[in-house]
Amino acid sequence: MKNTSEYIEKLRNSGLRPTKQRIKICEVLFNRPDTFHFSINDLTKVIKEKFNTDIALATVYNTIHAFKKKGYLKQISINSDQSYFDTNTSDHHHFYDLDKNQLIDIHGYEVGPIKINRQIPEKRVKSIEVLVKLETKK
Amino acid sequence: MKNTSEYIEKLRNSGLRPTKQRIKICEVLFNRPDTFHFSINDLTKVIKEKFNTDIALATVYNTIHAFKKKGYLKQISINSDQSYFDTNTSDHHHFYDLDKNQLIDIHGYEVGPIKINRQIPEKRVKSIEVLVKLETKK
DNA sequence: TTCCCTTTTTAAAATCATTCTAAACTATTG
DNA sequence: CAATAGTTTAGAATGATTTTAAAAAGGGAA
Repeated sequence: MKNTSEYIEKLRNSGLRPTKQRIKICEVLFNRPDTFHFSINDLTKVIKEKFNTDIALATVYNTIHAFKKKGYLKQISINSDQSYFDTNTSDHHHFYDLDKNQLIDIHGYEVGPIKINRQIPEKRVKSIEVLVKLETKK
Repeated sequence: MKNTSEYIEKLRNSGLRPTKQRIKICEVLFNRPDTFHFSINDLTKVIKEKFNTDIALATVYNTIHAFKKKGYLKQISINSDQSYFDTNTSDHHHFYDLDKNQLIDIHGYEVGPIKINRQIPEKRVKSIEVLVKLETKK
């Protein structure tokens, strides 16, 4: 169980005012043992359940975008219906369970080196992301 | 320059009636030397320019979904603002140019074998997709 | 503490991609 | 050619996300 003051400091250090709303969102996002894959919708629901208060949707969007810009969240592209975010901001990859519609992190060390035998002039590789789609064995 | 009758046959063979609209969409999508990465928006614009006629947006959506279901198109996930599609339906990967916002195909043979050292019980790998994000060298 | 300025939150409206609907139209088959 | 099943269409509906403008809250200075 993490301490609220930790989030207050984190926010202050990023130049974000530690408002009640942002602290609550931090508690939902970062006070957990494993990583959290979520849509804004998911997050809003969890906030409501956990604190029995509403935070305006616009605030949730603002905060998530601010956190993303600060590097506390990563945005993931699986399908284009909704945006998904990941509290694991390290270099890693994903399994995507097509049946359950669920994401599972694959750590960098679980994947062998990826060799791309092609260069694009003037360009440099910024990141490499692997998405492994899974179906149920029959 | 491909022949219209080729598309008519292709459509018929798939159980899709070869309507004027679908044939036009085929001409835009498949009558080109290289693969085409597009959003519905892009496609609609090209149709308008090429034929000087409008096809109803709903028809474009319907057709693209039908083609996707038949395996003539692949859907790509890069960002979640819009859906993107690819006329290259073979197993392949992508560069994504972050500055130009542009996709480039990476063929399967340009990528070394990808080793995932992790199994998920009851699940089988359906596909592996690599997204290489590029930034400009400075 | 109080004042002031700036940032943030908020509800509601606006926007944008996508899907739905129901009516008009068209390809196909007999 | 007539019947019918599949298609197209405009416009409405939906849903995610962004914008707006006003109210509220944080933080520094006095």
